[in-house]
Amino acid sequence: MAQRGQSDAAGRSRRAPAENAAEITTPMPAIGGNGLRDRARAIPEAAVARLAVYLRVLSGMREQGVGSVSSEELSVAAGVNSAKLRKDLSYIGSYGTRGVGYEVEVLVDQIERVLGLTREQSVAVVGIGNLGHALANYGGFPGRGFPVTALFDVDPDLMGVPVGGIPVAHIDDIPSVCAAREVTIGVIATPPPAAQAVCDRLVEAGVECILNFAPVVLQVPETVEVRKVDLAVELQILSFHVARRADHAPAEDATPAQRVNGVANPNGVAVRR
Amino acid sequence: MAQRGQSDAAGRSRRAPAENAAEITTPMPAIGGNGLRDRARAIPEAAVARLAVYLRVLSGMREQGVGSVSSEELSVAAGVNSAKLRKDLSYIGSYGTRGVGYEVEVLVDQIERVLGLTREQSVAVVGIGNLGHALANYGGFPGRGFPVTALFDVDPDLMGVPVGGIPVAHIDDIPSVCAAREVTIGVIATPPPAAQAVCDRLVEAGVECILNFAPVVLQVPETVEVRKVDLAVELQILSFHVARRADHAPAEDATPAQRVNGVANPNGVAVRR
DNA sequence: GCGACTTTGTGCCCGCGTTCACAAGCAGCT
DNA sequence: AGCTGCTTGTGAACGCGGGCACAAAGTCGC
Ligand SMILES: NC(=O)c1ccc[n+]([C@@H]2O[C@H](COP(=O)([O-])OP(=O)(O)OC[C@H]3O[C@@H](n4cnc5c(N)ncnc54)[C@H](O)[C@@H]3O)[C@@H](O)[C@H]2O)c1
Ligand SMILES: NC(=O)c1ccc[n+]([C@@H]2O[C@H](COP(=O)([O-])OP(=O)(O)OC[C@H]3O[C@@H](n4cnc5c(N)ncnc54)[C@H](O)[C@@H]3O)[C@@H](O)[C@H]2O)c1
Repeated sequence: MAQRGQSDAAGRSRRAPAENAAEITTPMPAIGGNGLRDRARAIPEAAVARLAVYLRVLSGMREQGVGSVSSEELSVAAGVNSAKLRKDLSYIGSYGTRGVGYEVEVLVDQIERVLGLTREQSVAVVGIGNLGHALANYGGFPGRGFPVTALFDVDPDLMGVPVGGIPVAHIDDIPSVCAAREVTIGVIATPPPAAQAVCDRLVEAGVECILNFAPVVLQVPETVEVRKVDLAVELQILSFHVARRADHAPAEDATPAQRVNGVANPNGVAVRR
Repeated sequence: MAQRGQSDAAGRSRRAPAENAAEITTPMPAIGGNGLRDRARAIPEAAVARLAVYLRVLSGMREQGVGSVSSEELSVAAGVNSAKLRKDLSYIGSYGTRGVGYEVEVLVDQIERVLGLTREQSVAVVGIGNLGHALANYGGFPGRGFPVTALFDVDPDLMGVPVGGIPVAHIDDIPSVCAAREVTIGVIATPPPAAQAVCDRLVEAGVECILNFAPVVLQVPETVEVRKVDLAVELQILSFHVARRADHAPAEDATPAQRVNGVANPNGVAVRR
């Protein structure tokens, strides 16, 4: 989301337009000389997403024994502009050494701190179907600080069946299980019609962050953070580009594929024609 | 709902440096009096993502026999601001009737046209593991104009095995199979180390749109459009919000969960605290 | 110890996307 | 026909994020 911030539904008690800002505003009441520890917090959401990417790249570097990196190197590896990278890093503090670069170890620690990864975020997956199975079996989450600790479904045949090492529980147990395992993030992978009800249950259970794979617009209290992953929308966006290309450059020159590889695609994002 | 996805992607996520413009610029060489048919094309990518959402909502309405909607109704259902919705729709033309609203049927047709859904987009999935299986078995894509017509992997045990009705082929067959089945979109669901190589093969095979699930930054020619879905990043963004909440409002008042349900969350997007 | 070089951190500008607010336009009623 | 009321479509303002370019700051060599 990139996706970026959004607006409020019309008709509603229109909340302050200020809220709309993608800015994660937290001016911090200018507490006296509390020192640098909790400096100004106002990290754009887009920057947070990139920080996660930097973290992944940095983790890889650390594993390969790389001790330090310059903003230039890191930006290339992460597929972004180096100035943007430096600005992103500046949001979390000044941990670089001018003339030298950044210490990988330090950067990893700091980004993890800002992203709240120092504390493990326990994840619950609801809807253990095709997608739920894939998520539960995926080994990449625990290693990144997101242990999947609870699975829920309504299918009687799934009850108690271990998936990825964790037995599936009934959604009626969401409150108790989520509380017991301190679930902080709920993932919804149920059919669309069940999504809102499941969401409500998770919210009632105290889960304040939800990742939704069902193609529906969820209604949640203001205190809850929702992100959605809509694969059909992703495909449609790609389709849009195919369409544009097609009717915009109808007569392409002969060679159907003259590659220009080597050209960096900034951040894995679409590059225009 | 919105939320970038990735937005934008945030986000979407997720731009190119120079080509960073989210604008899908296409000034249209001002072709003579070609009429309204292909009017000015300059639909912001963010708007395209939302159009896909409107389309889903509208399709649902059509199935329920709804004949027409006002921008207000539709915007609530889609979780966006009504003014934004109208502007988004205005990018594709003027199909509303002032004082009345929009005809559902017309809107569906027009959005499908703009998104290039009048032509089916054949999809190929590479890497038939946990995620690949889920994607191949998912029944929601064909119905939306995205038939999955080819599956590839390197695992000998998978060769020829049908998944979701389609036999898995070897990645060496990517060129021939993609050409034969007119694949326009390639989905990468391989382990990260294999992603770039697979991507290169798809590109060589003429696939110009790629949806990447592997957490790596892909290098592609300018002609190729890449979108990435990084679930770990999504979780980390959610984690960031947990962290902010935690150390920003350390002393919450007693009640651990006083819900405020009923309050619409505009677009399923994060609502600040 | 001093100068030259390198890289960070950021002030500033620019441009896109979001939002407001209203004129334009259409339907239906009188 | 004319008037009323409603909803669309959009001009204009605003604000955020992106990128440039440079001053600050630290390192390294001599
Ligand atoms: N599989 C994919 O590749 C894919 C792609 C895009 C979107 N999605 C979306 O993800 C969601 C899951 O997809 P899937 O393919 O895994 O579906 P699925 O049908 O394979 O699995 C759904 C699971 O949810 C369970 N379920 C049903 N009602 C429930 C409820 N009220 N509470 C808890 N669990 C319930 C079912 O028992 C089943 O196990 C759907 O909303 C789908 O639209 C999936
Ligand atoms: N499963 C998830 O929920 C999940 C979540 C986040 C990210 N991902 C990412 O998605 C990708 C796939 O995940 P997964 O869980 O399905 O992995 P997986 O290991 O289950 O499946 C990977 C598949 O790719 C195949 N493969 C390996 N090398 C290949 C190559 N060179 N060409 C073609 N196929 C090849 C393997 O044979 C295997 O079938 C990974 O990059 C993973 O990081 C998965």
